[in-house]
Amino acid sequence: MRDPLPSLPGYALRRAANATAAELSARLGELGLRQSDASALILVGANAGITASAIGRALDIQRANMVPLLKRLEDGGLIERQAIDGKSVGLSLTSAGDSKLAEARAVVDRFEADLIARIPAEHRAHLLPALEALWR
Amino acid sequence: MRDPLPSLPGYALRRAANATAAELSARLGELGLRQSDASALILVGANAGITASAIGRALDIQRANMVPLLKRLEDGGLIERQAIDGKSVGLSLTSAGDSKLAEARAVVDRFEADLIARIPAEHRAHLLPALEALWR
DNA sequence: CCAGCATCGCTATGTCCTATAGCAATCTAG
DNA sequence: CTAGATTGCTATAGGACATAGCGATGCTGG
Repeated sequence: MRDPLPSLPGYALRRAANATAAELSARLGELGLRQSDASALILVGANAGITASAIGRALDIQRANMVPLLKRLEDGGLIERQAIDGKSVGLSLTSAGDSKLAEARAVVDRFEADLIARIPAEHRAHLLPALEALWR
Repeated sequence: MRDPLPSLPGYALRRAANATAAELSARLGELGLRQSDASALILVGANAGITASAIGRALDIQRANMVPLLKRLEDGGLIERQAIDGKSVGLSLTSAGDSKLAEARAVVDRFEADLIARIPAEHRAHLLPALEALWR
């Protein structure tokens, strides 16, 4: 069958992203986390007291969509909220969140290492800069 | 704010795919097509008489999800079905589908060219092989 | 000082893409 | 000829994402 699609970088980008995302989701699923959960967790871990809005801006997640995400993390006992003023709420990890973050980081690091390992050596160094040029 | 995420290839892959997919969707939207519609259209155009199942296998779309996709294309007068035997149905482009495919191809080609143009020259040749290693 | 605007967190809703389970009909291989 | 695979389909669910709007609060410039 003729299939002209795989030779298109944009198409390959979609397929590669889907394939790898599915794999990461599966691995994070064993921790009870989604990708967005894990990235939010990482961000809170690196920036105690950060607000929901700030996370949303960093991860390109609408404020509206942060609500159920943070609710999940809070219901899971991973983060807690302290009012900064009457409007903003600072987020920080609970101790459970801290250890969950460590597990998540291990999974992510392993995943990233596996990704890189799959790429032929001569192309490896070029992937990140090329991708960054596409979204930053 | 500390944000360790952008340095991860897997994360950059997701972000780049999202950003570029949104752009392509917008451009194809002006033709009344979705990404999946366009890729199916391309495949039918390159393989007259192909079956829904075969398209699904090539594009990694479940048979169940091909149904509304093909219904859209058929309702739009872009494809038509002829029974191959009592079970399989061959798909081919109508003349309207043919010209719509030409428009879609133009949009896609333009999009791909824009993508590549955004990548620094020294990284360009490495993107496609690196991506292919991640999903094929 | 305070009025107007921006921001915060949130509800409600809709779309798109994908996934699973199951079904009747048909094809195919041993 | 029967058993298993395949085809196209229904129904349903979930995840990711987007928009519109709301009440409340914070900030800032006249």
